[in-house]
Amino acid sequence: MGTPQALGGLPLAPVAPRPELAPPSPRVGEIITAAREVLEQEGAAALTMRRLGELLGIRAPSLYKHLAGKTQLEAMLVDAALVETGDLLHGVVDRADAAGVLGDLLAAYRAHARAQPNLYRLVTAGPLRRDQLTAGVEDWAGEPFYRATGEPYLAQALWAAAHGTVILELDGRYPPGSDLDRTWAALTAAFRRPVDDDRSG
Amino acid sequence: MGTPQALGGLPLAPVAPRPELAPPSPRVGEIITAAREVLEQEGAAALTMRRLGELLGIRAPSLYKHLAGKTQLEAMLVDAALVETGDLLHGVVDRADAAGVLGDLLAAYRAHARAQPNLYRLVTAGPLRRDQLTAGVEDWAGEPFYRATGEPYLAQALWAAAHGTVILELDGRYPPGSDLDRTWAALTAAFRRPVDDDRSG
DNA sequence: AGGTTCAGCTAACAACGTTAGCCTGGAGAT
DNA sequence: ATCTCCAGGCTAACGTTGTTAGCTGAACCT
Repeated sequence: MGTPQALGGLPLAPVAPRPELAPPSPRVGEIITAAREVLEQEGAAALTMRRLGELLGIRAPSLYKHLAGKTQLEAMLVDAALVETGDLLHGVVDRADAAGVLGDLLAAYRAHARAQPNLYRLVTAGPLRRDQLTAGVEDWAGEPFYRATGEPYLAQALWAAAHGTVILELDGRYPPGSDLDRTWAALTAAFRRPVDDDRSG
Repeated sequence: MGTPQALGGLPLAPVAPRPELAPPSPRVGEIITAAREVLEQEGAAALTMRRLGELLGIRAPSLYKHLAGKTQLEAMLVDAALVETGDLLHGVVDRADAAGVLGDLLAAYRAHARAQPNLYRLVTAGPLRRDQLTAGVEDWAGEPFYRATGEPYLAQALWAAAHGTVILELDGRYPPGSDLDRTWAALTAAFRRPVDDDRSG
């Protein structure tokens, strides 16, 4: 662990400001909560305006008194999820040292996605409607990867690799019987800094 | 060329058999072709039974004389796409040498996905209905990553990382202005074998 | 000729997001 | 104390989606 750059540089200090989400009205808050429960416990297909109304004791069209539409509702879910993810990962990096930050970050990312797979899919699948998001949430959620690597494009590659590895896990796309702990270990090893020290463990 | 197993053993020889797809009936073949055109040129949202019928000069319900449903049609698209991807990537690995196989494979993977983004999404998004696929197509498409790495879990990690990197690119999820060539270069560098030879390039 | 099968058709259903328009209870203003 | 207004519910309905049921005509085989 005598890597020179590491003792001085990694993990880097956070620089992106934690974004402040506009607090939703009470009723909208309830809707978001209900939406999140339906999404996580009944699946993405069950996240329907009618089902949502049912859970809230109102009819589907009444939801439009509070929301512009389903797209906006999803955007609010993504917004909140990104901030939470950022909080979690920043915390992990805060607590890590240079030797372990990469493994800790990837482990936390994986665990977080597996804990709420449907929300993770919602956040990461398809194009991102940036105009519907609170400014800065994307940077906030992604910065831990930069703090862990110290180089923006390595950070992007690491984030992308982590995403690919976890989304395939959530979707059950690996060959049956795969030991995914080993897959993650291989990924972590690949991104460990190829400095002169040959790591052990 | 003539690197059977000598210079470190990569690339490995192929071992998975190229799967033989059951040839569809002529009409089903037309449907698949039309579906692929609609998907790629009009987007996933346009791939509808009615639009498909329109293109074929029949009504949507008539499609059910040939297909079990939209799910099966998608499965057939995935089936064919996986074989094509396997063919392409195997060919790349065939032509590569140990020094360049990793970069060549990743570059080919990226180019292939970008050439047919909607098909790529269809193939890789969501759970895979293995029971609807021809046996062996998955192995065939994935084996090039094993041939390039020589280790199954490193191969999985590489494949997952490549997928993550490209799907985020297709969905425009990177920060605006990113130079994705550099992201891919960082990914490639991370997975380059940390053997004693420090290659340059 | 007669029966069977193939491959089209229309009509219709359930579920989806969403819009239009009505009604009502209660808060705030006079 | 009464009036006004409107937030927030409601029903009805529209246009999509995938899909099923049932009819029909043509081709084909005996």
